[in-house]
Amino acid sequence: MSDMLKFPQDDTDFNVALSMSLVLFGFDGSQLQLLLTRSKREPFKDALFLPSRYLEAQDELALSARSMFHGLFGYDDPEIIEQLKAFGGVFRHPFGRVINIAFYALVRKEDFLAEKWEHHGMQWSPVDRVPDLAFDHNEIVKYARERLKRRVKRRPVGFQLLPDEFTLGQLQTLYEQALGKTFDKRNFRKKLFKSPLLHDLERKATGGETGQHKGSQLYAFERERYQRMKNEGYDFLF
Amino acid sequence: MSDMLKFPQDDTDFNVALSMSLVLFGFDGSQLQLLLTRSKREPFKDALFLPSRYLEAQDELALSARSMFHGLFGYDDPEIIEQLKAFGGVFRHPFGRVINIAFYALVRKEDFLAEKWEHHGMQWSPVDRVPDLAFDHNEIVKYARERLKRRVKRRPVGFQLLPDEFTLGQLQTLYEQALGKTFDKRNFRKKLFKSPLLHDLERKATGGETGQHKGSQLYAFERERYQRMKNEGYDFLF
DNA sequence: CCAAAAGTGTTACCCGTACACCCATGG
DNA sequence: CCATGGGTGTACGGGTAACACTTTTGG
Repeated sequence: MSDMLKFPQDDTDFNVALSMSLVLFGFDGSQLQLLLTRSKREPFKDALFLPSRYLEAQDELALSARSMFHGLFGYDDPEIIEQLKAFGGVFRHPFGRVINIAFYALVRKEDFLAEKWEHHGMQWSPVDRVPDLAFDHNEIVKYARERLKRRVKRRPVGFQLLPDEFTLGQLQTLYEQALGKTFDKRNFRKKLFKSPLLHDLERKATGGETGQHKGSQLYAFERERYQRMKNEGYDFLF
Repeated sequence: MSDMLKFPQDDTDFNVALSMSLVLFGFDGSQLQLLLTRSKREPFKDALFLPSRYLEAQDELALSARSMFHGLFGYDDPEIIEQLKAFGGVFRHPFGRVINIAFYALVRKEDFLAEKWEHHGMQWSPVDRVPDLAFDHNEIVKYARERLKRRVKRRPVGFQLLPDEFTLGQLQTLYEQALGKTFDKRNFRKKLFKSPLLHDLERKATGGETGQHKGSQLYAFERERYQRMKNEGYDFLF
């Protein structure tokens, strides 16, 4: 019971290191993907793992995540990044305990600053074929995929994962990948047209560019409208 | 970009302290409540806050939460306690950075070891009248209430919050408190009887003991049945 | 005796689901 | 010309939501 009252008494109580990892989901039109990087040092030399950083004691958690995100994508936004939870207890550094706080974000693959990062071993990997990762990062990825499933049901995640113009086929594939099941085309469309968030661009893609045959209708998300509606209490539900 | 690769270089990088807080929800038959304790020292002397502890570097996060829980309730169970997330950046101790990792659990108020703890300033407080708390604990409580809302929809939380025998009125009040809305009595009952988890004890409470007038039917949850069904993929949905 | 909560069924509507065929085009 | 994905409507069933009155008993 006295431990309820225990406070750090001196600086020997400040002996834990913090790290932060980003789980970044992207979508290439047919597959959900995950950004991974390659470790250059022991104890996991050459293993893949999530983009990660050790934090200084003064680093704000969310700000550190945003700044790392900015480095990778060239922009950032407080709404994009969300904390998952703290992971502890698996990897211990020779100098002591490390707590990893994981964040997640949904991004557009094409925003990734590939030229800048690819030669550092950064690469996209399909989420259903994620290899063994260093540390406990497979566990983090698993947790993040569950979170994504829940978010897909309650937020229009297409906003974040798809380019400005997209087809309903791509949108459906995205939902199928994220939730791990397939949907009936007609029902899927009906469902999404119930919410007034899809703007018909009244233009068709020529088939070739999206790998289709018959060119398909292009849509955009009504970003501002969604923001306004959200402020008025609108609740997206897939 | 080099910060992507930064590892702790020596023990001066291990300079963060960890703390852990529990958000414990209970229910007294008519109100959702929260367990709070009173700070005995600066910088928040006499303020209320969540039961909390500083962690040693070697403490496992989940095990520490369980052990504190055990101290308060005399039992514990890995399934009860769930991590919320890490909260950082608000309170900084004179000696350095403190990261607080919050956990939450749903408990039966009557299991609380009141005799042991009440004279330490521990007390239940109705969730809709939580006072200003020390540190960033109001933020943690807010986050925990959102989590509870989601859990109520997907898990039979009555299991954890109600005593072995309870009435449908109590159960409904619990759902109304947790979700912040009211329900039609008949629809509520239909909905809950769809799942086979309520066992009719074929006994009525005498009105007086539960503060009612007309005595009402007593029910129990089918614990084992729920466990079995869950293993077979059953998904509770309110 | 009255205030307070218990208990009980029916109806209307909405939403989710199942289901099959023709069309346009790239190769 | 054919393989591939695009595009379209209907019917059924289940679930949710709205709704009002009688019963019991504590005080």
